[in-house]
Order: sequence, then C-alpha cells, then structure tokens
Amino acid sequence: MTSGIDTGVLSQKTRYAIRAMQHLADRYGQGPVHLQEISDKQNIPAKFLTVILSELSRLGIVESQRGKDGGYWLALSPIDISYGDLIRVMRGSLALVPCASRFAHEKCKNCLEEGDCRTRALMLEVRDRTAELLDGFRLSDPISPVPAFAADEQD
Amino acid sequence: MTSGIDTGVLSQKTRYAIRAMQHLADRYGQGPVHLQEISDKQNIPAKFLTVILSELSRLGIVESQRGKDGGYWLALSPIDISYGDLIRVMRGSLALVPCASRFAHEKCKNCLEEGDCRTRALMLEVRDRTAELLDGFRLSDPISPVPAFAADEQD
DNA sequence: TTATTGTCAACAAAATGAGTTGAGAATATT
DNA sequence: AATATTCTCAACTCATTTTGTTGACAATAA
Repeated sequence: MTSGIDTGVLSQKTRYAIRAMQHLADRYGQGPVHLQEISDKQNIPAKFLTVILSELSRLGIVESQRGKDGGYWLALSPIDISYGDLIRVMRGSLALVPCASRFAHEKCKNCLEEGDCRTRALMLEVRDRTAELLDGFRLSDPISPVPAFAADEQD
Repeated sequence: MTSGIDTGVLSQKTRYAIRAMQHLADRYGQGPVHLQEISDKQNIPAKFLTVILSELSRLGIVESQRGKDGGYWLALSPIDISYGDLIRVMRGSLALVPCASRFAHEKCKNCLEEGDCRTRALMLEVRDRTAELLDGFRLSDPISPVPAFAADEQD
C-alpha cells in the first residue's frame, strides 16, 4: 500500500552536514581539517561544502582558521553533539509539522485553530519521542554501518 | 542554536490528507460524506481536495460514490488505519533518508557506499522506532487537541 | 433529462533545493 | 612586502517539487 515517491526528509544539505561533522568527529583533537579532505573523503561537492561549513561555523558548532594549514574542527567534543542537534540546526526543527515545533514554532498554513487540531496533538508527541531518540545518539558513538538490504519487510 | 527555516516534513498535501481522513473517521458508518463538507470543515481548498481524495480512493483506503448523495467514506474501520499508514501512503516512506527505507528503498545520491554509511545505520534505527510509534496511533484514537504553546523549552 | 457529485489529466505559478560564481578576508611563508 | 593558501559569503542560476486550478467527463439519483 504505497504511492508517492520518496524525497527524503533530510535534505541533501543536511546529509552532507552530518557526514562532514562525522568526519570532523573522527579527526577531533588533531588540528584543522581541510575542506578539500572532507569533500574528497565524504563525497561532497567542494563549493557546496563551503556554504555548509561556513554556516556551521557561524552557528558556533565548528571552528575554523584561514590560510595555510587552516581548516575546520569541532567546537565541542563529539560526545556533546547529538544527531538531534545537527538536524535541529540544519532544518530548524525535529518536528514533522511547523506547529509542533517548540523552538521554531509557526502556525501551519490553512490549518484549524491550534487548540482544535488533533494532528498537532499527535505530532507534539511524535516530536518529543523523536527528540528523545535523536538526542540519544552522539557524534562520539561508534556506529557500525549496516550491510545493504536483503530485500525484506516493509518500510 | 538554530538557523534554517522550517518547511515541515509533512507536505501540505499530506496534512490535508490526514485531516480529511480524520474527518471521515468521525463520520464512519454514517454513509457518504460530501467533499464540500470536508473542504469547509477542515479548511482545505476544494479542488485540491478532489485530487487528494481521488488518490486515496485509487489506493483503496477510501471508497466513493458519485451523483446526488454521493461522497466518500473510509474503506476500513478507523481502528485499522494508522497514522503510519497515512504518512507512508502519502509520502512513500517513514524514513528520514531514502536509503533507510525498506519499502521505498533507494540509494542516496552522492553518498558513501551503503555498507560504509554510518548515517544510514543510524537512520535505520530511527525509522524502526518512528514506525513503531506512528503505527501505534490510529484514526480511531480519541486524541485531545493541545492548547497553543506557553512559550517554553526547546524544539 | 437534469442536477448533483466524484474522476482525472493537463496546466501554471510559486517555492524550494542544490549547487556555482566570484570577489574578498585572514593567515602563513618566503 | 609579496605570494600562495584557505576560509567567507552574498548573489545567482537552474531544475524539481509543491500547491494548487481548469475544464472536460462519468456516474448516480430524482
């Protein structure tokens, strides 16, 4: 029972950001890492990566230095950066709908009054549980990649 | 610590679909419901709603009848339709990234090899937990709307 | 036969997403 | 000082997706 195509919830930009941050986590404590190295190893278009890293730098989550032997490094220890943080930072919210976000709260367009909206009530619960889950995973976690699928069950 | 704007994960169309289904759930067993009624009460543009309901009808999740006193009704009991189903049907997957979807599985563009991708390993876990959560809520659930926020904590 | 109501493909405008261009600023080396 | 290196960042482009609308048609009931 399905129809639509899958665009993915996390934008390409957010996925790049996550991989870049994982890369920096791996190099934590080893001095500045070149943008070019991250671009090469993580398969991210270099120019686009400058946009992403500059943004993360402005947000204070990574630090940077210019000039020869410049580069980027994490502003915090990998254990202090959760995947929830990364997603929040990149897409503004963990919520599935704007009205269910606390931090980036915004009325959903064309919706009912918030006080009458069951979808919102549900999505608040979903957001809380999702936040709990995503904040539990941190950049320091030694995550084992999972082999590609053996075509099985449902989504 | 935030930046981006919140587009919302669930598209407007998906949100409309959910509200329309909730409306039909409330009228379950009461015969066909006019599109116009749903449009009015749920604040959904009528013409757009025809697209949505036709789609749900083609998918077999609602049934319809034309002519005078025609309309739409749920093809299943509200207790047999989960919010997970609705989201899967409308957006193809519950996963945050295409490569972490079982049903609509697809390689993420410009990513690493799947067997090497830590993000994927994580997102598989997130998908499982999200599915569990969303499939636990059903159209039959008596959800109490939550009052608008008293500006508080984080997202 | 007429009014009502759903069906559906095609179209259009707007928003979003992905990525590039290119000029500049900071740093280190010579 | 001059030069090479590396990050900064606003502006721009291009493609895709989203959000609808139009309008012709099909089924049903009175």
